[in-house]
Order: sequence, then structure tokens, then C-alpha cells
Amino acid sequence: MRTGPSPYRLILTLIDQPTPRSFSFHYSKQTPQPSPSSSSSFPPHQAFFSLSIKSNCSSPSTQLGVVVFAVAVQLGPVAMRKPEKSTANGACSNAASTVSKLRKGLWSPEEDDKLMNYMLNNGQGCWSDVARNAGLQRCGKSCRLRWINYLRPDLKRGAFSPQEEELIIHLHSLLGNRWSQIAARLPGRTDNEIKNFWNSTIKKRLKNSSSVPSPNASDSSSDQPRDVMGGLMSMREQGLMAMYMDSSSSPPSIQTMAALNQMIEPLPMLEPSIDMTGANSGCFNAPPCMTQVGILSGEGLYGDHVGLLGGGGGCVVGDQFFPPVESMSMGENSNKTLENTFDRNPNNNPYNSVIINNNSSNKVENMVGVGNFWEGEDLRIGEWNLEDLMRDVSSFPFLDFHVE
DNA sequence: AACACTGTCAACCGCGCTCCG
DNA sequence: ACGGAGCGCGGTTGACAGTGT
Repeated sequence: MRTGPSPYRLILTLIDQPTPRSFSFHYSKQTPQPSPSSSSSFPPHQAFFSLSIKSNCSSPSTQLGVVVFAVAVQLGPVAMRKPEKSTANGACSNAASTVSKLRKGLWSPEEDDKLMNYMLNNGQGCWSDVARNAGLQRCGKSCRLRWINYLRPDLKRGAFSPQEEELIIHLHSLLGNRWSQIAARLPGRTDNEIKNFWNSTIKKRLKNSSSVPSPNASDSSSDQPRDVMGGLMSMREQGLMAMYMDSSSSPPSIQTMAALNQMIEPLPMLEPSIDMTGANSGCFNAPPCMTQVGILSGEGLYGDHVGLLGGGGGCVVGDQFFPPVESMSMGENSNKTLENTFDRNPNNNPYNSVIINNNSSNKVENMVGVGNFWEGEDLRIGEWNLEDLMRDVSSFPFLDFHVE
């Protein structure tokens, strides 16, 4: 059984443009329902909260511009391991770190709190400044990593769903080890997480299954794109894959990737259920610290959950939002290494735009994250009357909200 | 109970890229 | 053009937990 000082963290943000207003809240975690599949340990990502909010929004029915109610419930052990041993040797392996004693290793809950508070209050900036201003004896790189991989409120923790797994395999067959690219299509998942999942689980599974000869099994390198799902790919994708594989052992060219982009969008294996409006990405005006997506996941026990409305030309497929295969631009950045244009800056992250989806007919049974809200040039998303919002929120099955 | 082995995953490392002075 | 700072990415490491013997 893993232990940690504070197994649950709840982040809640209420935003009322132009400037966030303060609010107070308290919550209590209610007795979790036992998981039928797990008898001994309480699944870290299942919890039920009773939440009470006292808002300072004086007149919520007035024109609020963009009203944002962001709830990010970060579940799972905050510190899954013992606090790290503090080391005096240089962090980030540079000479400067040997001057000041920078910590390395696992993050303590206190450090997490410092970083979390700083990021929520100040947003993302220069990471070295973050480290300094937050009072952390860490290098900026370490802070960045911790934030991206662990503290970000929009992280979706817990086991990968079968759909996610399929998507990872599929995307890996198309993109190879471009974990950041793959992660860009899996909201709430980090490249590190996907990479670990791939290396620890999928790779092994594929290795076992590779004992059955397949047309693509000749490539023993797991780092190369291939059709690992055996039939998951459509014919045209396989044709593309042939083109891809023929090109070289090196990563695909921009041209290839551009073609690939057209082919894998929309993603073939899932039926789109919601038509996406074509908001352009990059038009957010919410402060960085408020660009959050909260997801409360029952992780299979209550079905999947997420209803997302995203910009940037992505699509909602079933319960997930899949951004488009981006960075296939042939423009001036074409010599980049197919960077994910959904960069880590929340301001530019299209799937930070989220709606509350409480449509029971849509089988959205869990609380849906609420996140980012912007006024696009042609479209407004995430705009609610606070009262309506609260009415919606109050009906979330596992969150009990009370506006005071 | 003790030990070995295996799986998972947070964190580090090094490299390459961009930006800026 | 050059060099340094900062950042992002992919590969790797190592600690811990779980499982088997």
C-alpha cells in the first residue's frame, strides 16, 4: 500500500473576468464506494466530495463576460513515495547548480505546495524564476517537469482506459516515439506517462504478441511506427505506413507527416459523437493560472466521463477530445521536430476549453472538468451565467456544490 | 519470513532547438 | 555570426511496490 501525507488535493478556481475574484470553499471527502474490482486498496482516483462555495461574485446574473468555474480535482497520492533525500550536488547537471544547493530527487509535499501555489497565483513564466520566486531549492527544469508531469490541475490520473490504450498504440504506429505528440492527443496525459506506459506495458504486450508473425513484425525496433493493432489501421493508413516505413529508419519527413496528418484526422477507430465548432486555438485570454481542466474520474467504475468542447479544430470522440494532428505546417517552422503546438503553455492549449457536460443522455456520469474559457473571435465558449452554472454544477452526481 | 525478481513511474540527463543580446 | 539562457523532448535511471519462490 502506498502512503502519502495527503492523498487528495483539490484545486478549485472561480474565475470572473476580467480579474479572478476570491472565494472560499471547504470540502469533505465522503466515504468512497468500494470498487468491485479492487478489494484491498482504495483506488486513488475515486473520491466523492461535498463542496461548499462562498463566492465573492456579487452579481452573478449580470453580464460576466466569460464566467469560469474551474474545478480541478487532483486525485491520487500527492506523494507516492517517501520524500527524497536532499542532495547537495548540482541539480540539472550544470555548474551553476553547484554554487547554490539545489535539491534533486523526489519532491516533498511542501515543495509541491509551494510550486502549486506559485503556479496558480502567478502562472507559468520563466521556469528559473518560478523556482526562485516560489522559494524552491530546485532548478527551473525540475520545477517544469514536476508541474507538467504531476502538479498540473488538468492531469488525468489513474489507469489508462482501453480507449486511451488503443489510441496510444494507434498514434504510436503513426508517430513513433513522439511522446509529446501522442500526449497532445490524450488530454490529461503527459508524455512521460505515456512513455512509461508504453515501455512498461504495451511494449511487453506487443512483444508477446509478436510471436505471432505479422506483416509488420519484421521490424523489431519498437521505436519504429508500425501497425501494432493488427487491423486497427485502415487500408489507407497502412498505405501511408508503407510510405512511412519505406522512407527510412529515421523519423518521417515533414511531407510525410503532413500527409499523415490528413489521413489520421479524424481518427478512424472511434465514432465522433459531437461535432466540433471550429474555434481557433491560441485565442485564449484567460490568465495562465486559470487555464485548468478538472476531471473527476471514476475510471471505469462508473463509466467514462469526459465531455469536452475544444477549439483548434479537434474533435470530440466519444468521451475524449482529440486535438488535430498539429504542427504539420509546412511553414516557417517546418524544420522543427514536429513539436506539439499544444505546447505546455496553457494559454495555447486548445483543450483547456471545456464545457460542463451534464447531459445525462450522453452518459456523462462523472463530474466533468471545467477549464479554460476564452473569447474567440467568432465564438465564445465557456460562457455561463453563474446561477445557471451553479445549477448545473449542483447536479453533478458526485460533487455536491452549494453556493453560499 | 526472507529473498529475488519484476513492474511501475517519478525524476534525471543530455541533446537539440529557439530566442535574445 | 556567436554564445548563453531557457525550454522541450526522448532516453534512461533508480526507488519503491508487488509478486513469486
